This record gives sequence, structure tokens and C-alpha cells, in this order.
Amino acid sequence: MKVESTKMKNAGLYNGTPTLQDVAKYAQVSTATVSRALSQPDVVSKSTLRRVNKAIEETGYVVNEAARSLRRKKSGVLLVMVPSVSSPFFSLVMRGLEATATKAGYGILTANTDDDTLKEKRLFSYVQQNRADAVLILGGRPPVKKEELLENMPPIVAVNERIVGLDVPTVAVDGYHAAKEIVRYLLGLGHTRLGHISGPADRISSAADRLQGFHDILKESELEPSWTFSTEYNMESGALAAREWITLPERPTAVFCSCDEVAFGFNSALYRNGFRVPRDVSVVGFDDVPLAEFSIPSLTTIRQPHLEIGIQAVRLLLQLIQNPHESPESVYLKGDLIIRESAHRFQNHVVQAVLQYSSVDQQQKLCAT
Amino acid sequence: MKVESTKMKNAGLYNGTPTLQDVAKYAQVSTATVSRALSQPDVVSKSTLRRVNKAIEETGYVVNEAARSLRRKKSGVLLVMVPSVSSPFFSLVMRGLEATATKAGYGILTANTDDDTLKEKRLFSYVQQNRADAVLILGGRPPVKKEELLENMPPIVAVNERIVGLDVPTVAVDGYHAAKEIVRYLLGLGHTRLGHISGPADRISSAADRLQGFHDILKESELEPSWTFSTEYNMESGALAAREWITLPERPTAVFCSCDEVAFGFNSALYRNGFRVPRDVSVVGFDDVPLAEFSIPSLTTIRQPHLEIGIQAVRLLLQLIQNPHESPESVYLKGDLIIRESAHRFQNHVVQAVLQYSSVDQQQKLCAT
DNA sequence: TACATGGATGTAATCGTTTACAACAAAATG
DNA sequence: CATTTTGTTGTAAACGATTACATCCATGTA
Repeated sequence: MKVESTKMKNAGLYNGTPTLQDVAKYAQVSTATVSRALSQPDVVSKSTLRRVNKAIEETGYVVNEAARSLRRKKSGVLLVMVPSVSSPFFSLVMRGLEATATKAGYGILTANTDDDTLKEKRLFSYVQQNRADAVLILGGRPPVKKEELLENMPPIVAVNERIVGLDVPTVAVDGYHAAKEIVRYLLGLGHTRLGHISGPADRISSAADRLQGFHDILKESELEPSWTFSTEYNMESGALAAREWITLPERPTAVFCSCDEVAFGFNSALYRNGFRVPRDVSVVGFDDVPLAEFSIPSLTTIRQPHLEIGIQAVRLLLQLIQNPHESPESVYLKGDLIIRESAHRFQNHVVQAVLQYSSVDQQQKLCAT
Repeated sequence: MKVESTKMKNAGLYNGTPTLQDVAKYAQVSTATVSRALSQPDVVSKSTLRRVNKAIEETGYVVNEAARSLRRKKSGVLLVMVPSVSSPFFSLVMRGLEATATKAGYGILTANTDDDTLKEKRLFSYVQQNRADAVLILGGRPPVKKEELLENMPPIVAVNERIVGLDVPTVAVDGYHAAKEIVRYLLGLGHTRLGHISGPADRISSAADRLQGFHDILKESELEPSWTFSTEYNMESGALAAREWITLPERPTAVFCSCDEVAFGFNSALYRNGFRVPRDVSVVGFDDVPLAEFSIPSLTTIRQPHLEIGIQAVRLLLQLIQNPHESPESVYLKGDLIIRESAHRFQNHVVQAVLQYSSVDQQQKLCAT
């Protein structure tokens, strides 16, 4: 061994955090070799690799991602643009995104856009700033104007919603068929007066799909929509819709809400006005957020495979990063009907209540006292 | 003006994205000047500044953060470690964090820990990797062992929970006094048999605080806790507790749940077993997640100022980044009692129901038919 | 023996900023 | 007028990794 003792002695002394240089000195090899030992271990000889790994261990070296990013021109970070991270469903999807990205060695830079064009633009510039390599867009809004994107567009994948006016691969549940399925279920329960509280169908593709599914399945059954109400995806909107439902001369006996939150808001406002679900009206949602199972009544809804959505979205994005010129096919997943308490067979509702639910049963007894 | 026409001609031609060099060439100044124009505009002359800004505009230059990070040894990113982003309350706090951080020019790198030590360690190494400058920890778990942290500890602020075994500044609601307040409210309603479904008080400081508050306020009123149940902060746990509550020989007439989700799970399981809240038992929660207002019944709870928590946490962290050797004081915020439907006066409950709620009133009428 | 081949390693340039230091001119001071 | 001060700008060396290219040595082959 041609070991220079002076070198060995100095090798142990570091001022700050150890760098690749320090490891190289310690292992008595060049920085190039250390770098190769990290990124392409197969081109380094077994014995050197051992020595380098030992040196890394001893010095406690960790790679400086800033330097690596600069040199590689890749940050190893995915930017997730979401209208609001506190949306129950979005945050669910984000877990899938994050898990898959982390597994692939990518970090996730999260950012609320609040549907604010200015914020969207600023966030989007993260890519030019080399802070992120690619973008996942969760709200369906294009982050900047189409024209500005044409040249030098980073890899983008749309999640949950297609982005209107921007042709990028999309991962989402097939809302059209899922909507048809859940409305078909309501029809099967004997309802003929059906209402729909839709999301912002003019801006959001998922809302448009569900609305279209609602209309088409009714048409197939030769029925007319009894009521439609267009609003946002949140609880306040559901409550607003409830106030209108109450005033209706011929109330629909079943209402398909565009998402679970709208259903919660709807049910809540009805409750506060003396109506009971499903006694007075059957209600179904869409998404299957965790609370749907634990709400009162528990919510019949469409389950979106949120984990799978995240996995697929990241997969598509990584594919796009590797090969920016070949846009992968969009992925549409199937939503599953989850039957719970909030919708039931159309009949004389009081009798029905007694028949179906022991809880209501008990309630009746109490009323009788 | 000493303009070399050749330079001007070349100035417009770029191969890839423009760099600081390109801007310098275009504006006929050195890179140092451009850099200063960006970071310390007050030290460059007015006229040069104008010229540089014009050049930036014309070339469409944006700073390369990777290069900047490398040179400055600062990434401009805060790492947020959270057990689960899909927790309703955490995601609420994260909005505050994100908004404040963004305003201060920082990005947010979000990561679920899933309470998994391995993941926590890997994430924590983001700081050594120069991917993040500082850490916000939301779950109360130390990311690595105390010993490993002692040397070279990055700036850390704990959010919502104190971290057991790690002395870092904390931003949280004063759970002890808030718990006392809400239980005092229950006492004021005439309840004397009080139960508490606590969080994991052995691991999580907020759970311990609320539990302590519960015990102390009862002691002050010379009462004994009627029932306590220790579990996790989620809906399944609430449902589990409900199953035990039902079997109790002397059921508490009011239950303080450690968080809103537990309350939802509790109420839901009771409902499915024929019990009604608040008719059969008064229930209160903690956090005031958006759904508390829209649940059935709406939930009496403690409102945590989630936005303010986020703001204060980032403020403390930035302070700690600036001055790593002076640990700022922890901040404890006040939680506010929000009175809604889920708890009411202890009395013969059926009579009470008629008196208080028009909804129940109407329900009675319906039962009578 | 001579020469081609291939595996392992080293040399040094490079990524795009920032910043210590030097240089210079203009203004202020004595 | 000489000298200091102040304000503005440029020069060039970092920051810490990656990688094209060169070099070296051990094989294999004719």
C-alpha cells in the first residue's frame, strides 16, 4: 500500500460538512471515482468501491443536491400545483403522489395556487429556476397562458382534471361513466325525480363529465332532469343548493351531488331545516373521502382510487421527463360505487325508514313516548 | 455611448435559457453588476439598474436557483415534515405555513412521514443535502435520535405539538386551558358525568395537555372523571370508543373528544347503534375543522387559529435561520370555544330536544303522522 | 514480440451564481 | 491643490458536484 501518512492524518480533519473532495482524499482516489461510485457503481472496481463506501461512511458524507442540480441540470423535484391542499380529496391524492415520487427519489414541492393567476405564474417559474423538473397540476387550471407555454414547456401531467386549453397527459377517474353508474343506482331504487348539484362545469372537466353523465343516463331512461344547480366544490355550496331545494314546488326525491363535500353541506343545511336524509331525500356524493363513511348518514358515493391516481400520475410524469418529445397516453381509472346509508328506495318514506334502519326505528319509539 | 455593434448583435442570440452572463453581455456590464442589481439594487447606479432591468426583461432571464443555492449555501426551501398531509387539521395548518413561507420567498418541501422512522431520517437528510434550510415538524415526533442531532442541528420549529425529548421552539394552541374551557362549558350545562376520549397522551403533547386540562377542571369542581378512553387522533378510534361507551353501566352524559375527527367517529358509531347526539349524549371536539360546522349535528368545539399557527411558526423559523444561536420563545395561542349543536343542557332529553331544536320539533311532528 | 482491446482511474473543464477585492472616478475635505 | 472619502463597477475565485477525455495497465491475440 502506497499510503502517505500525512495525507491520512489530514484526511480526518474537516471544517464544515464533508464534500466529495474530502471523501476522495480519505479514500485516496480522485473525485471522479467517488462520483462514479455513487452514480454508476458498476464501472468502479470492487475493491475501490469498498474503499470509497467506507470513506463515505467514516466521513458522514451526503451529496450536496444544489451542486448536483447545477451540474446535472436536474433538480430531482416535482412541483405540485394544487388550488388548496386543505381540500380533503386533493390531500388524499397528494399522499399517493408523494409516496410514489419519494420512492423514485424525487422530492415534492407543494404549492397552493388559490386559483390565483399571479401565484400560479410565480410557482410555475420554479421550473425555469431549476427548482423543479416537472409539474403536476391538480386543479385543472392552466398555470399560464397557452401562448407563453408553447416554447420550452416543461413536462406536465394533469391530475383529476383535464386542463382546458392545454393538451397534456391526464390521470383521472372516468367521471362520466361513474356518474352514470351512481345515477343508475338511484334510478334502480325507484326514483324518478332526480336532481344534480354540479360543480363549475364551465371551468372544470370533472364537473362537466359528471353533469354530462347525469344528463345522458336520464335520457337513456327517457326522464327529464328534475333540478340542476351549478356551484363550486365545497360545503358552503352544498348548503346553498339545499336552500333552493327546499323552495322547489316539486322536489327531487334523489340528489346527485358533484362531490362529497357538496353532499355534506347539502345534508347539513337540510338537517338544520328539519329535513332528514335519506328519509326526505336520497343523497349521493362523489370521491369517497374518509368522512363519507363516518358522516351521519354515511354517504353513498363513488370511490376514487386516490392512491392509484397518484401512482399513475407520477409514472406518466417520469416517463415524460425521460422522453419529453413523446407524450404518454392519458389514464382514466374506474370509480367504484360504494353503497351506504344516504340513499334508499323511493317509497312512503316514513314507513321505509322504519323498515330499513334500526336507528330510525328506535328514534320513532322515542318520539312515541 | 460606447456601444460595440458586434456585441449588440450577438447579445440577442441564445442557445438555451438565458443566464446571468447573457444579461450582462446584453446590458454591457459585468456579471457582478447584474447579480448586485438583483440582490442589492441600492448599490448600483440608477442608470445601470435601468439598463440591467431592461436586459432582464428582454432576455426573459430568470435566476437559476440551483446555482444560487450552491453559491449561497442556502436553498430557500423549508422542509415540512407531517405524519400525514391528508389529516384535515394538518392540511389546514399547512396552508398557513405555505402562504407565509411563499410571501417570504421560501418554497415548501412537503413530506409525509407516516410516523415511519426510516422515512423521517431520509427526509431529515434533505437539510444536509442542501435541499432545505430548515425544518417544520408537525407531528411531535423527533425525526432522528437526540444524540444524532446534537451536532450540526438545523433550525427546527415544532408545530402543534412539542417534540418530546427535543428542545426546540414550538408554536401551538394552549391545549390545557382550551380543554379546561370546553369542559367548563359542559359543566355549565349541568353535566356531572363527564368522559374523555384522549389522544395518545404518552407520545403526543397536545393529547397530554388536553387530558390534563380535563382532569384538572374536574378536580376543581370536585368531580371524578366518569370515563376515559385513550386512542389515536382519527375517526376509527372515535368509533371504537363509542362501542365501549355503549357498554358502560353508567354512561357519561357528556364526552370531550380529543379532536374533531374522533368526535365524528364517535357520533357516527353511536348513530349506527341507535343513539342520537346530543339527545343521548353531549359531545364536543377540538380543532374546528371545516366540517365541524357542517356535520350532523354540527360540532361544539375549540377553534384552533390554524392560519395564525402557520404564520407564527414560519416567523420563528426565519428568525432561527437568521440567528441560529438564539432560540426564540415558543408561542402558545388561544383556542376559542365555538358553540354549536352537539352539546346541550343536561335534562330529560326528549323534552329538551323539543324545546331547543326546531329540526327535532319538526321531526316529532313527522313521527306523529 | 508487437499490437489491439478494454477496464479502471485520473485530469480538468464545466454548470450559473455570488462576493472579496481591486480599480477607478468623482466628490468632499483640509 | 493634495488627499481622503464615497460610490460604482469589474476581475476572478469560489461553491461542490459531474463527465468528456486522456492515461495507464493488464489481458488477449496474431
